[in-house]
Amino acid sequence: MNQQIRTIADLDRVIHEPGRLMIVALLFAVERTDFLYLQHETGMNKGTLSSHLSRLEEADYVEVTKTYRGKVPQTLLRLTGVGRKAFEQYRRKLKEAL
Amino acid sequence: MNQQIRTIADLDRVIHEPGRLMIVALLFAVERTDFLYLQHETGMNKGTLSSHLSRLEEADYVEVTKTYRGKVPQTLLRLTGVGRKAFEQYRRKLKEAL
DNA sequence: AACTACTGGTTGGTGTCGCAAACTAGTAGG
DNA sequence: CCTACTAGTTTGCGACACCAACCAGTAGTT
Repeated sequence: MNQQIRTIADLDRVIHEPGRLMIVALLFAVERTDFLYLQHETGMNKGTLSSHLSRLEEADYVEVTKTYRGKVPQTLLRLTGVGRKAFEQYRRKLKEAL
Repeated sequence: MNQQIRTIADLDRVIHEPGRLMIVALLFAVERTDFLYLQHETGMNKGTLSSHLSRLEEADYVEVTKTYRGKVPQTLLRLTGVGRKAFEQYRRKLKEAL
């Protein structure tokens, strides 16, 4: 197996998934935002977004904070250090492979 | 939805799948090869490789030719023009997004 | 009290991926 | 004739992706 192909085979599947790649790319840029912003920017429905965020939280890539904006519930998201590194590595490997 | 995210959302899922991305990247480089070479290079098992190739053939990205090397059956693969263009576009979009 | 709206999570159904095991078809050896 | 091997396909199963629908909690309206 050559190096280019090995790199593709070893890509981080948590990040590679387009839905999550969008989320991580957004959080990489804005540092901290909320559920509705992500839903609007990605165009995903709530269910799909919610499950991707759970997966990212489980992987320790995203920190989820449930709070309130006045009386309205608000879920805040930010990329963890681990998540930031994982994204940078993913991006580096993919560019190298392609 | 900003442009970077829109680009990710619109990625070609047939090519984005790592198993198929490996196949297409290999075929892009070597132009024409056989089943066993792909299996060896990608590390995939026969079943998975076979089903990805069917998917790529169905998408008109890969041309599958069953022939014989002496008395031994051999399946030859090559990227079609459509497949080559799709890979180039995929690569361009991904680089642009990351 | 009943109805509606908002934020976000959960559930059920459908399709896909990845693996291993079973299967097909042709060839060769005992 | 029987067994074994090679090349590749099909099938069964668990995990995951996506969507729509429903649910929970709070608030504002009628």
